[in-house]
Amino acid sequence: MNDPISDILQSKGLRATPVRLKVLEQFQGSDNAVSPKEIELRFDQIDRITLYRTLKSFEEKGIVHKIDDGTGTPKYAMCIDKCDEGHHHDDHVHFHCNDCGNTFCVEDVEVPYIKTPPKLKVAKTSIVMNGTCEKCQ
Amino acid sequence: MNDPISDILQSKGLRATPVRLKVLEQFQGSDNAVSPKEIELRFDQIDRITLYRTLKSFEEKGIVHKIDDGTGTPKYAMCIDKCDEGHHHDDHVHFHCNDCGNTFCVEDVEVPYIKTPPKLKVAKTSIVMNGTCEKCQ
DNA sequence: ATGATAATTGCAACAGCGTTGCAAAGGATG
DNA sequence: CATCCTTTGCAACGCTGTTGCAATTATCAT
Repeated sequence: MNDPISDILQSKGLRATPVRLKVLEQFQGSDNAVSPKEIELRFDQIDRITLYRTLKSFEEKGIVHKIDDGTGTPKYAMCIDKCDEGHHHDDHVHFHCNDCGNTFCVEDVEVPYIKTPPKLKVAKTSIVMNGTCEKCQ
Repeated sequence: MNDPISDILQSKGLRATPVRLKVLEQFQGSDNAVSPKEIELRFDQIDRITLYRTLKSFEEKGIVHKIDDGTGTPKYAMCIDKCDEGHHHDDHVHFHCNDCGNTFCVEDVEVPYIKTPPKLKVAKTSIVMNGTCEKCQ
């Protein structure tokens, strides 16, 4: 009944506090995955610890998902559709541009079925591509 | 002309020092990818900094490659065949077992061609699978 | 509204990983 | 043997992420 962003939080059982609203808002405003550090710098009066906790609870509640793009710096992006508490549907491909350093989800690429040795029980497959993004060509 | 392990080092232009021999030896002895921490604990009298530098130079010379298995802890494994200075052929699939925590290379799985939006120039594709390994079933 | 309850925040302090500078030790080479 | 360059080990630092704790704030029932 308030704004849509508050509603997202409340529907996940999280209180709509200023920090959370701000962080969530900037997730919606960007289509890149962002690192905790980037968020911290974007608002320069946010508490580092609170931010980490915010991201953690967002992840647990299925609001954002964590992306490991191979740079060593974890990034977060909003979950698109059916992410749920404790269950992420982030089986899409992630792309990391070596030029601009941005990382984003490639929605329109289908994750292929990969035939694996029958001895391995595969629960999840993560695919990260590196290269040059559209803007940097 | 000495032992094969020394030869590997010398052929890459690295001196065969005790630390390097020990580290390289244990890479050959295991088919798992190992973290710096694990190596450090395995020999309990190795200097942390020296180990990091050793791994770095091994990686630069194409002796080992770094694996990011999504756990946040980097791991290293020996390069199999055609790795070269500054050029890693590590386009195989990596598997991380959620039970035993081991990570290893799945040699016999072919990395599929994945059709991507033409706007993206893909240079490298990393695939990490999670699940249960043979031993842990 | 008001007060009780529980969640959230912010600070201090800490732990772990990885890096750099620098001096000492060790091999290679002439 | 003397020199030079590589490698090592120590000290110190920076960054990321965590925990404990007290203060604050939102929620909910009354």
